[in-house]
Amino acid sequence: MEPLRPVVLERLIQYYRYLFGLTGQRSVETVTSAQLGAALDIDPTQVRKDFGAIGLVGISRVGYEVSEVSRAIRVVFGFDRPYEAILVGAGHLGKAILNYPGFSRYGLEIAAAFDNDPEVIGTEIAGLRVRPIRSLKPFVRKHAVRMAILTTPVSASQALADRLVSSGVKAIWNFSPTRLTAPRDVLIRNQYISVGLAQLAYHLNGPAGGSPSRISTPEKPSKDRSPTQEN
Amino acid sequence: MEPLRPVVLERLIQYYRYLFGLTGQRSVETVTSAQLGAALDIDPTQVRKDFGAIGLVGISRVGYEVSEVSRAIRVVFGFDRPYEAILVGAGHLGKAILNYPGFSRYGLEIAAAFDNDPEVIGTEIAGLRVRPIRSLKPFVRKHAVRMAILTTPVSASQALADRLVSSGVKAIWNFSPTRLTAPRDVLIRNQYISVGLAQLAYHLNGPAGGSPSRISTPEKPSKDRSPTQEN
DNA sequence: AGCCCTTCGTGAAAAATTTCTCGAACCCCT
DNA sequence: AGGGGTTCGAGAAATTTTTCACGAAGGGCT
Repeated sequence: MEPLRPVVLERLIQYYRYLFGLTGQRSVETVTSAQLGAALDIDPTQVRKDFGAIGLVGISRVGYEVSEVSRAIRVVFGFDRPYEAILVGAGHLGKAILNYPGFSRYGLEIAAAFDNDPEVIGTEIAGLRVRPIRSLKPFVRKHAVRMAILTTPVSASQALADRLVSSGVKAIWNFSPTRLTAPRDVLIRNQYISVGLAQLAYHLNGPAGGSPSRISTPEKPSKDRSPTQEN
Repeated sequence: MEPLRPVVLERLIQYYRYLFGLTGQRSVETVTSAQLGAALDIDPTQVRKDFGAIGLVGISRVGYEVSEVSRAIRVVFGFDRPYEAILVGAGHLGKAILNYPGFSRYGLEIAAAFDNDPEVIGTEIAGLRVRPIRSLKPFVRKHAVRMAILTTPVSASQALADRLVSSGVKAIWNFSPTRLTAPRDVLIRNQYISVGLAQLAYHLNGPAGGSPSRISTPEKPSKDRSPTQEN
């Protein structure tokens, strides 16, 4: 099966998130493409095609089995094989991410947090003791960590990214508002939230003012709770 | 001029962010579409079309004037006419957002923060005293606030969104991992960051493993510094 | 057991987006 | 002042993504 296009991945995550709300209420064991489409504002045909693309087959007059859809999506993304990641930069945002409880649904487990501020090193955040940057490489090597979450100031990002790469990390989720560069075999995902802000601003203050509404992060979706979270 | 499509808005923000890095170094007064394209991995033709769409004209053998491009983008989004927003939910993420210093580039000014936790109310975050939810409506009315940033637990999001709407807010930047509903004239921007995580996971753990790399928030982009930020 | 009505699966059509090709503009250099 | 090489601007082509239209499958009801 050829790799799924980003657009498809994005929709799959939307479906996945929507299903969370369903599994809560037992007795709901199936969903129809029409139901998903109406809830997420996606054409039902599109839903069926996406499902078909990951090998899901529905039942004619019934729809798709919730548990099966959920499982299929988990498999596609590899959420069923939990992976460890480390977080670099225990500032405000880093703290917020460490405290976000919803990542397990995406197979992510944050194994350690690093920072270079002596004031912060040694403190405990969300049950994790913050380690000095110095110990980053040994840790990554020892635990064979492949993913890193970067929540550092722009000024330090690239240098730390390089360091992560040389330590063996293969994927970086970058939250600092800078475009990072890395070798081809390392995946960088720049998480620029200002895109969302800009879209709101455009509709609110821009030229013509109001036009279509309801926009979602093409790229950025998730799930959870407790004063302040992510997704 | 008909409204710009979301894809275009997204690229414009990418250009805007890229230009930040340029204005630092004086002597750089122009950019070419080729330069922008190479840096952001966007086809040069696309860059020119986007610029043309917002009325920018380049100079033949030179390119575009950095300051003019920047100004044009600010005008399109309305960043040149600062607007006030309030933040609801002063948890970890809310705190991180309040401390993020880069929003002014996008015209955003956070005027107040609200929470319903007695422990938090009254404390000061990033120079802002946290107010009780009770005072939300009066504040919005009095200051004619049109935008709200929602960083509350999923369980409270919809109720608060409704409250914001009834108070007169016209745009909600939702960080809780739930799809919110609101009247048609209210814009909701769901900021789901898990999309980014999922894309990384897919390339890392998914089916075929490695394929193309370097992905950015469609949705989603921004700029800044200090241990922990956003964009 | 048979009919009806939903819902899937698909191929074709439509729309949107990106990429290609080129002519024209025009700064720089000699 | 003229030649050259670079960069824009635009129309056309290619590609991707979304939407439409329908046949087929298969529960549920009488």
